Amino acid sequence: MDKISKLLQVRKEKINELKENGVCLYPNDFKPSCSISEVIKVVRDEPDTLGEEGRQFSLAGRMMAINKMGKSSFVRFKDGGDQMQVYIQQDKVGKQIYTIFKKLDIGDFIGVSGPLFQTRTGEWTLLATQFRLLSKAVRPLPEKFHGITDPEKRYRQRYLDLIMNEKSRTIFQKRSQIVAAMRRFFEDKGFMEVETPMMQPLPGGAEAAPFKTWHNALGMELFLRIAPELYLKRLVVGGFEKVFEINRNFRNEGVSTRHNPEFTMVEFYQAYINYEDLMDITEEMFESIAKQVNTTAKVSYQGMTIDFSKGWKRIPMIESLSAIGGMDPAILDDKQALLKYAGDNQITITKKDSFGKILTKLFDTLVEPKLIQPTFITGYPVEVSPLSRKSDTNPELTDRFELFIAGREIANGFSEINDPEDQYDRFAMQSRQRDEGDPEAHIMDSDYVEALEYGMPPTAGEGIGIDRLVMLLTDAASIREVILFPHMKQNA
RNA sequence: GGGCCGUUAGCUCAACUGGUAGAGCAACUGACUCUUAAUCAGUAGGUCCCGGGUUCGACUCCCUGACGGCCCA
Repeated sequence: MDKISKLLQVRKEKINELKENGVCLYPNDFKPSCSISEVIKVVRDEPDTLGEEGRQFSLAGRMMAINKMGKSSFVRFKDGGDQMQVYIQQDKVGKQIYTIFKKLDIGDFIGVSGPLFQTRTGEWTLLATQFRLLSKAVRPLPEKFHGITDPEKRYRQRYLDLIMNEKSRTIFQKRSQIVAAMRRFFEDKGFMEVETPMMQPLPGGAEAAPFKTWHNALGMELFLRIAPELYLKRLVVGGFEKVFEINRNFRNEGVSTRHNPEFTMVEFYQAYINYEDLMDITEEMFESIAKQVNTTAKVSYQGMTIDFSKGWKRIPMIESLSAIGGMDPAILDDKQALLKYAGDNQITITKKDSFGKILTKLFDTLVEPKLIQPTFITGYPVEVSPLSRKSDTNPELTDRFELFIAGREIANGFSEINDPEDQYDRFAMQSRQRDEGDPEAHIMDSDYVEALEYGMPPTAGEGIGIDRLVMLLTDAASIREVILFPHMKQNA
C-alpha cells in the first residue's frame, strides 16, 4: 500500500461528510437517456428541437473541470471520448443538491438531466434540472491542462492515459477497427476463423526462444506458442482449406520499441494458392484496411508518406543486396568474400553461420532499413526457411517472401512444404543447427510430419504482425503505444 | 547486453558555480448565478528514486543500485 497523502486524507474526510449527509456514493440505478455523442448529433442536425423549453436529456459522465461561481457552476464532463458542458444553478436543482455538488471533485461521475441552452459564446450546454453523484473518485486526476505525459506512468496506469489523452484513446479505437476490418476481409473471402493451442508441447512454426510453463495434472512441460503455424496447417490437412487465426504469440526475448514479449499476429492459410497469390492478397488487404481506417491508402508515418495502394515492388533477396544494399554482385555467391565483407562492415557473423544465414544477416543490415515503401523481398535461402517450399528453379532458395514497410518486417509468407520427406529433412537440418548452438533453430516435430504424411493440398500461408501494422496506421513510434498494457519491469 | 538521457508536491515542470526546495494546475478556507486553462483574497502540501561517499554544508559533485525513455547489438 502506498502512503496516504494529505490529499487523499482530505478526500476521505469529505467522503465521510457526504456519507453522514445520507449521500449514496455508488448508486446503481441511473439510466442516461443518451450519450454525449448523440447529443452532439442532435445539436448538429436538429437544433430547432433544442432550447430551454425544448428536448430533455439525461446524461452521465466524469467531471473533468469545474468552474464554480458561487451559486452557479459550469462543469465540463466526459462520457466515452466526448465532452460537453453542464450548467448547475442552485435555484434550479435546489439548495440541498447544490450543497452536495459543491463537495464533489474533478474525476467524480455524475448524472444530469435537463434541456439544452446556449451560453453567451454560443456553446450548447445542458441546463441541469436534476443532478446526482454516480460514483466517487478518491484519488485526484492528473492536471487538466498538461494531463499525463510521463511514458512510464502512461503505460503502467493506462486508464489515466486513456482518460487524459485523446490521442492514446484514438490509437486503441483504431486498433480495434483494424482488427475488425481484417476479420471482415477474411470472412468475405470465405475464410474460417479458428483457435489453436496457445500452450504447446513443442514450440514450433517460428525461430524464437519460448516461454516455458508446467501443467500440474498432466505432469508435463508446456510452451507458450511462438506461432500457430503448424496447427493451422494440420487443419488444412483436415480439410479446412481456408483458415485464419488472430491471436497472441509469445517470444522470450528482449523488449524494445518494436518488440513486446507477447504480440498479436494474424496467420492465414489457403489451399491451392502459392506465395505469389499471397502477395496479391496482402496488397489488397492492406489497401482496403488503410482506406477503411484512415480513409486513404496514403499513410503518414513518422514524417514519411507511405503508399499502401497495390502494385508493390517485388525484389528477389539476392538482387536486393546489390540493387539496394550496394554490394558488388560478383561476391554474392562467394562465402569467403561475404564473410570478409561482413567483417569490414561491422556485421556480426559467426563462422558457423550457413551461407543462407550470412546472406540474411547482410540483408537485415544493408537492405531492410531502406525499404520504406511496401516492398516484397522474395526467394529466401533454404537454410533460414525450414517450413517453406523449395523453389522449382533453384533448390537453394524457397518460394517465400517477407514484406517490409518503413524499414521493418511486417509480414512473412510462403508456399508451404507439403512433401513430408522434405519437411523431415528440413527439421533434421534445423536440429543440426540447434546442436551446433543455435538456440532458435526449429525443433523436430514428428507429429507434424506425420500429419503431412496423410497428405496436405498445395497450400500457401502468411503471418502479419498486427501490432506493427497498427503502428503504421496510427503513426506510433513505439509498439508500447499500440499495446494497452505493454510489459514492464515490476517497480517496488 | 552497450551508450546517452531522465526520476523533485497528486499532475506538469523550475531551482545559476555546492549555501534554508519553488511555480502553475489540482487541493483547502472565503467571495462570486454565463464560465471556457474562470477570476479575486488567503492557507496547506516534499523520503528531491533507494543506498553509500566527498564536504563545515549535497536536489546539485562522485560511486553502487532500481525503474523508465531514446539509440545501438
